[in-house]
Amino acid sequence: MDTQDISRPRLSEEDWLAAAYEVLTESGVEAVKVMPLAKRLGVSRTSFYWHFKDREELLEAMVRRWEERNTGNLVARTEAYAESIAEAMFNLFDCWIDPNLFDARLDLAIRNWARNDSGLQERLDLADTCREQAMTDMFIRFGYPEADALIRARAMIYTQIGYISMQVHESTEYRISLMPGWIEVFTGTRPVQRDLDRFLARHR
Amino acid sequence: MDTQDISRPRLSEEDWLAAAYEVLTESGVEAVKVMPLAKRLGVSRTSFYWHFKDREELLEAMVRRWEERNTGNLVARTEAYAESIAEAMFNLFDCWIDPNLFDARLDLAIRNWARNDSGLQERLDLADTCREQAMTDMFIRFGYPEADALIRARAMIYTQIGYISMQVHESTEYRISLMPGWIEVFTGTRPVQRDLDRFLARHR
DNA sequence: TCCACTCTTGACACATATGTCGACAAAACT
DNA sequence: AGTTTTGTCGACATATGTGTCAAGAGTGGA
Repeated sequence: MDTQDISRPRLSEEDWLAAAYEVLTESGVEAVKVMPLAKRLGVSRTSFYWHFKDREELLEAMVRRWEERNTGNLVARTEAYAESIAEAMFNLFDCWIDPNLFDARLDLAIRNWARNDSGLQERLDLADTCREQAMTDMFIRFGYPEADALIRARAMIYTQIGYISMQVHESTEYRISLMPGWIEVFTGTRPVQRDLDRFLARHR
Repeated sequence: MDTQDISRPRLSEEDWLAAAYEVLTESGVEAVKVMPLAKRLGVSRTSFYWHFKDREELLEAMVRRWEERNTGNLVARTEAYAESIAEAMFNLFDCWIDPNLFDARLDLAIRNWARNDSGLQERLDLADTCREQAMTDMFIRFGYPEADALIRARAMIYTQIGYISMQVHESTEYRISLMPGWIEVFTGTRPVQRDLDRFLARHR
């Protein structure tokens, strides 16, 4: 009758993963510990070991969740059809707006974690190289000289990471209102009304 | 006779601070623990408590070291005399090059730490507001409209944080070679040779 | 020489974390 | 109904961390 029972101590692997994700993005890997997680879930600590071999396995699952998500979507957005560099940028900026396309908090958490985990750092470097290449290519496609394209790609990547790292909390509306300004900085030209309209239409 | 004795277990407060700084910048606050620090210094764990009341006091000293250093120098560089926006930017870029002016690793460590420490986050927000204002004012002094100046200031701040966060390791020469490109992105105009020469002269 | 100051040490008491085991409970298939 | 799968629990062994205390050792000055 009541599948939504108030006290329903039975948990699945996914419940542990979700809790671990929460803690990871909020407080970093160091805080992802079996004991606090169990307390949070209102369940005995040891039952964790039925779902996972050990803490390591849980952490590895977190990394995979990140790999399967962020870089792929970001690269795809750089390759979306566009008639101008401004439109291409607006395409990419979707990642700034839609958390399903790019999980900024997770990205930051992984980045901080990698600082103390050389194996993860290698995987991260791969992802970063991939992103940088995709963005550089985008600028090159619109006629920017290679060296210039690289600087602009890096400016965007660093800005995005910095933005996350500084925990900026702007409303989506305000953020969208700033975007033409960002486009101007990153591309060196002011977007035309038509590109802006197309972007705004997408985000209602 | 030998003050440089090989085994000289006598330590000062400064030795503990230096070790804590190393660990903090390399691995984050979570790693700044009395026991590992003592092991690293080759001394008994408990002797720590002669120098400091507790771990908290050591951590507070780290924060003060940061406060007394980074923001002050950065703001000072934005106020340095300049004849053009490009020259002003080059002045600011000194912070990117001279670790004595701005300790990037410490800044990142503090930033990550603040994510789990609301008291520190408040102090950090103050510092960030201060930096943003100083940079925005710099652009305004050179004739940029206020909204534009703010975006450009943020682009620089985010880029700088992102740069640190991504652990980019470029040689100083290479970094300097990229700077005209950065100036062009951030100011919207290419620096003239004269500004570049003045900057290069300063860095030999 | 003896005394004070600075710094180190080991023992103690505790808290928090990981991981293993065997017993047990509740769904979910036969 | 019976059996398997899924999931939980408490006890145990062990590691790593914090902080206190009383008993020293080493250096330098009176």
